[in-house]
This record gives sequence, structure tokens and C-alpha cells, in this order.
Amino acid sequence: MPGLVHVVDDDASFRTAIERRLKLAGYDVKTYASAQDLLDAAPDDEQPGCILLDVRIPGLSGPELQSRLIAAGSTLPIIFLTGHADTPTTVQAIKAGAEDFLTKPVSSELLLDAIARALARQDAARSQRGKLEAFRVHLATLTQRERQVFDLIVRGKINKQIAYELGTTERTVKAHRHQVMEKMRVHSLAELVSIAERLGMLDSNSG
Amino acid sequence: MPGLVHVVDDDASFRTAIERRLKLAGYDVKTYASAQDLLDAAPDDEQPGCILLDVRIPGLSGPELQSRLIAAGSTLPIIFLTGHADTPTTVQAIKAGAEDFLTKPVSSELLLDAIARALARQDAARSQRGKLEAFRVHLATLTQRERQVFDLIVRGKINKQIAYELGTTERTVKAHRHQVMEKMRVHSLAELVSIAERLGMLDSNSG
DNA sequence: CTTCATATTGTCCTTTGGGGCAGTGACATG
DNA sequence: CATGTCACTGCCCCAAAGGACAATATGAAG
Repeated sequence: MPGLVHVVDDDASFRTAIERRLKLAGYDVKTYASAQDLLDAAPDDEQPGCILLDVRIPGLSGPELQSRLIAAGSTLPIIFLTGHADTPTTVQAIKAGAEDFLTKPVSSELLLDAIARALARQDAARSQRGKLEAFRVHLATLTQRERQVFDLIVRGKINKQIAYELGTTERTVKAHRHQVMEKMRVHSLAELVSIAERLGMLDSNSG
Repeated sequence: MPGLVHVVDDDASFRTAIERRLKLAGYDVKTYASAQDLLDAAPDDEQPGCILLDVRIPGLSGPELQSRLIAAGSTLPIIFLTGHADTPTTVQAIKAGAEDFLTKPVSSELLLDAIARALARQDAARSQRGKLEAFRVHLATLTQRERQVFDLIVRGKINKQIAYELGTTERTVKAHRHQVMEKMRVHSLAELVSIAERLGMLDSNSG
């Protein structure tokens, strides 16, 4: 599996050494001397890739960069690679979703294994998101009113109740309902509810 | 939040010291000199509690015990507490779902925080399971035929199609459908689909 | 002012879903 | 054999959903 590895480390000689090893293994590589450099570059989330990140770097630390990326919605897998690992940092990084936490010097085998896993995981996550994303796109085309109707439909309300709650008539609800089914590209209530559930819109149910 | 803490450590004096500290904090404590002792005791999964586990113990190691417990379906949260933590072990333990990985000597604050988090997490997981469990119980009361009808209903099939696929009549399907709604204790198709989705019965959809 | 999207509503008709009432047939169990 | 469960089904009726055809009203955009 090919992919782009973003290497963040303040040690220039380490960057070139790693870059050489990774390119030999068939990966594309971009290097950054600091966390801020990577943030500025804003790496593409959708392209196959991962981040190889040193913990101790001037400016933003590795874990701090991880938080920023998560907060920014990035889903690029992160592999930490550091000279000296302390337990709390390791635990925190893995809990926050890092793919792995390796210590220098690292064997090529361990490193390439971790990268392969990271890319595989990103791929799985991406295709997962892709499916939901299609639904989100459709959902975004709904007007306010259609969206309200959508919400009530998937909670099992019948047209009569929906009309009452929205202060309109049953006929109007039917019109919106038709639009919802059309725009969401589904042909049955079951599909609609299934999508809503997967998008996490049905966490607390009523009757 | 009260709870039962299972302490696994081969050092008898450490066990009594920890036991004293935890009891002071209001927890019930059971101690075990080895991983096998805990496996033999088969701690209750549903009761509030967690496991405080040393990595290096004679016989089964901490991580090995963790694997066994996971394989056995246990959901008791595990907190590792060890004298010397190496990075790969730490990473593996957290990835496998350990609540935390602490090093001796541990401050009461860190330890009690970790235990509180573990109990909170277990509580959330348990209530989550509880809801689904109720649905599973209802699902189990369905007859074979009702179950078949259920599967087709939540995939968006209409009675006419269901009747055709099962080689019966629409009226019969209606009868089964009625039984399904009754037994599953729902009042709308939306609820039924929502439940099916949560039980993971709708992973691959057709039209 | 014209055009377009949105929201609204009505009438009329068909298809689906839901259910009452009633009855048949298979099969297991006591 | 008596009882009970499960599956199956017909007739009839009502409620709910879906859609065709038509029309009004409002506000934003060009």
C-alpha cells in the first residue's frame, strides 16, 4: 500500500535518514522541522498517508500537535517516535488514538509495520466515512422545513402528528415527506431510519 | 461511586497496603496472589468494579490475563500498575482497552482518579448493554417465521414482497407483522428499524 | 419586474398497513 | 384424546401513505 508519510522532527539528519528509509520502502515522504510547519502545510486528510511524529520538538510538542489535529478534525493516523518515552505520555497518546508509540532507534521492521497498520486503518476509516458522507451531503440539501419533517419521521411520528407539531396540514407534510425521500435517495421508511441511526440522530428515543 | 476493586499482585505486603488505601477511599477490595487465582474466582462482570493488575507476576503475566479476560468476554475495566513499564507493553495494554497504566509508587490521587474513571466507564458500558439486552430478550421470543418477517420488514420490504419471498399470503404476513410489533414492544416501524440497526442486523443494505 | 426556491394547501384516487372475526391444519405434549 | 402453539388464510373495513394535478403566497436574486 503506497502512501505519503509526514515526518515531523527537529533533527535534520534524522529527517533525511528516515526519509531515505521510507522512500526505499516505497513511500512518499514530506518532512517538517516543527509541528507548526505541518499545521501550516495542512496535509490532505483524504489522501492515503500518516504522520510520524517526534514527542520532543521545539514549539508545539508532539502530543500538543496531536490535540490540535484532532480538534481540527484531522483523521490522519499518528505514529509517535521518540528518544525517551515516559509512561503517562505514552498512555495519553495511545488513548487519544495514536496508531503506535515507538522509541528511537527503531528497527525498520517495527516502523514499516506500524506505517502499514496506520495506512490500513486510515483506509478503513475513510471508506467508512465515505458512506456516511454521501448521506450527509444529501442531508445538507434539505431545507429547514424538510429537515424538521425528517427528524419527526424517523422518530416514528405519523403525518398527522407531524402536521400538528409543525402547525401545518397533513397535505403539506406529505409534500415535504416526498421531498425528503427524494433528496435522501431512499425508497422506504426503513432505509431512512437506518441512515438516521447511523448518523447518530436517534440517540434518545421517544415513542 | 462505590465498587469492588480486584487487586492482583504477587507481593503480599503490597496487596495489604493497597487494600488499606482503597478501603479508606470507600471501595470494597478482593486480593489475588496470581492471575490464575482471579480467573478461578471468575469475578462478576455486572457488578460495579475493576481490576488493578501488576504486569510482572508469576505464572500468567498481566497482559496475558488481560487477553484471557477479553477472550472470555469480561468487560471489567483493567488498570495496570507496575514497577517498571516498557513502552511496547504499555502501548499494547492501552490498545487492548486498559483504562490506565500506572507506575509504582503511585500517588493516591492518580490511583483513585483512574479507579473512578474505570468505574464510570464500566457503568456506562453496562447500561448501554442493558438496553440492547432487553431488545435481544424480546427478539428471542419471536418464532422462526416471525423472525424472518422481522428481517424483511426492517430491510424496507413491503408486505406484498415479503409474502412472495416467504411463499405465503399478504394476510399471513400482516399477522406475523402484528406479532413482531407486539413482541418487540414497539409502536412504529421506525422504532423497529432503529433497534435492528443498533443490534447490528443491517450492516449490508439492499434496496 | 421576472424568475426561482420554498412553503403551503386542496381535491381525488390508489396502494399499504393494521386489525377484527372466523376457521383450517400440523405438531407436540400431557 | 385434549390442549396449546404456530402457521396460514379469507372477508371486510378503516387509517395512513404516496402521488397526480393545480394553485397561492413570500422572499431573495438578477
